Amino acid sequence: MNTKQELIVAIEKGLKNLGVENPTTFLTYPTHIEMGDYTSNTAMVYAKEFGRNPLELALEIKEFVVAQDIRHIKRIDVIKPGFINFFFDEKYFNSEISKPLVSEVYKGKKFFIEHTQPNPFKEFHIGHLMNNTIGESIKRIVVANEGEVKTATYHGDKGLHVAKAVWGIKNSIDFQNAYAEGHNAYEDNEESKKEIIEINKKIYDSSDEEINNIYINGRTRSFEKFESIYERLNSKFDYHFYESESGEIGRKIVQENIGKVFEQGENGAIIFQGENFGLHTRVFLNSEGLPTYEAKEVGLAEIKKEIYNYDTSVTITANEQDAVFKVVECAIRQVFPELNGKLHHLSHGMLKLPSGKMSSRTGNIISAESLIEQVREKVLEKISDREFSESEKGEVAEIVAIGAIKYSILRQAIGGDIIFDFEKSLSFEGDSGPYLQYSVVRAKSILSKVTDSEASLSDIPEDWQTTNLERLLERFSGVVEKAGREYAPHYLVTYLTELAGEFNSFYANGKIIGEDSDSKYKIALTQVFAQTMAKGLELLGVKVPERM
RNA sequence: GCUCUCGUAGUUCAAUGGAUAGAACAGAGCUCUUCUAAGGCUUUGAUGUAGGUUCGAUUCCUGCCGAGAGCACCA
Repeated sequence: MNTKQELIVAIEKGLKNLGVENPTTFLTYPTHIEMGDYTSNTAMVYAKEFGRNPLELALEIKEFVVAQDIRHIKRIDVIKPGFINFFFDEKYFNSEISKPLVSEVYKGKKFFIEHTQPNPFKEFHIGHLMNNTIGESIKRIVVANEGEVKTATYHGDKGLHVAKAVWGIKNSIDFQNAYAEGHNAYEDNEESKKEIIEINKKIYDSSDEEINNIYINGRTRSFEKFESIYERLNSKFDYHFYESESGEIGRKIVQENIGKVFEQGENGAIIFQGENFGLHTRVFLNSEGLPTYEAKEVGLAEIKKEIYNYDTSVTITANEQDAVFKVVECAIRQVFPELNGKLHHLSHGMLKLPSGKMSSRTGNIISAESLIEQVREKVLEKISDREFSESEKGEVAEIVAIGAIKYSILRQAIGGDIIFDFEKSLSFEGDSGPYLQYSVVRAKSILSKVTDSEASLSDIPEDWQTTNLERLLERFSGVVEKAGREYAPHYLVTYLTELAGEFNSFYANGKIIGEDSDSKYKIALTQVFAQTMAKGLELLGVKVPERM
């Protein structure tokens, strides 16, 4: 047990002495770092139950804790309404920050995390980039919390959208625009619509050689492209699932459950009546008997549970699918009661352009690659006067550009929309990916100049006063734990930004390498900072260049 | 029309029901003959509105105003 845990036990024991039957308390960080290292509001929580003055109660708890004589506690303050603030000594921080990341929130738990889900024949656009960035980071954070994770991405390799694109290619429209043109033709022209529906059937039953060829070639081309993007984004998947598989399985399951879970709807469609569960009705098999997106999800649920005995399946999508997912998950729970409580849908906001909504149907979309290129150009411009080789410039630009983009996605809570403005959203200053990367680069630059590599945290000077840098470093494990528990990478981003700021102040405040008696310890702190920041960035899926 | 989400500085975002609502950008002013100035230091500026619950509300509940998404054979 460390000091923090001993302290919680002591407070609860104190409350018990005062007559609370099952006391629970917890320590949080005060609003301002000067107020203390940890704070407890427990006196205010229990004051009412006792009919007591919270301030008096806080003082009594303080007395009790003081009597326990817990090591490393330096001072305890009782403040205004009834806060109890604890200050820990230098040795506490010295020992805590040297410990590796410890969080066992998900120890022994198996996770399936599904994200990105780009569709072949359609652009891998900035919405997929956003989804991938969030999914990859959540995966890394869950792993850091000792969860066992398998990742998957799921592709709509068959369906009307594919038929639209194949129709376009068949009519000599280039690959990039085939989907948009096919979609417009479907909407505007009855003749084309019939052709597309016909193509859709032929793709399903592989009965037409020309269409098969267009389909196979386009599919391969798309997937090769996706792989190269995952490589750039430093994202890997354990499984790739396809709607062509899930669709068949889903169709069978839905048919087997007609009358039990699903019912006949209009025109021979098979539906799930969500109204019985406070939701709305959705079609699972259309009047042609083909599985819709909904039935495919049912099939996917079957595939996933057979392939990996998970405790939690997290599916990450944009929030425009919230209502659909509620219905689909409800239907899945009826079919597979054993999945009850295991399905978790996590949705993020939409990436929007200042000019308006992005739409792949009108062709008004920005591909992930073109965004990366544009940012990369800006970085190259910025480092043009650096004395780096051309290849190093290229590497730095790639790492910094992707770091900047990922940061701008992960910096805010995942539910909200992101208005994407090239000029404003992707700054390299202040709250930004490069700000974090730069702090590590500077720290590493210092460490590379240290000739005496013997510096260690045990070199702490007798008269050392705990710095805010140490206080923040001590919080790292707790932040990773919180980010994991809530699937919320932005807690980590906020923390790392604060940490980088603290290091930058530390850096500007006086020489780190020098003859002073505290130089060795400052070097050791720089080392711990560099490791912690690098680890934190790794959990965001952000790389750090050697120089920048 | 129904359902869901969201309204915080000029702008983009933070804040397990707690203390003086934090940053960044933009604006004003400093700071490189010290380890990378993509940095540091000052400074101006915000909870849509009306109620309710609470010792305490940006946070929970209700009305209103405003924005967005979804609502049967797309995914």
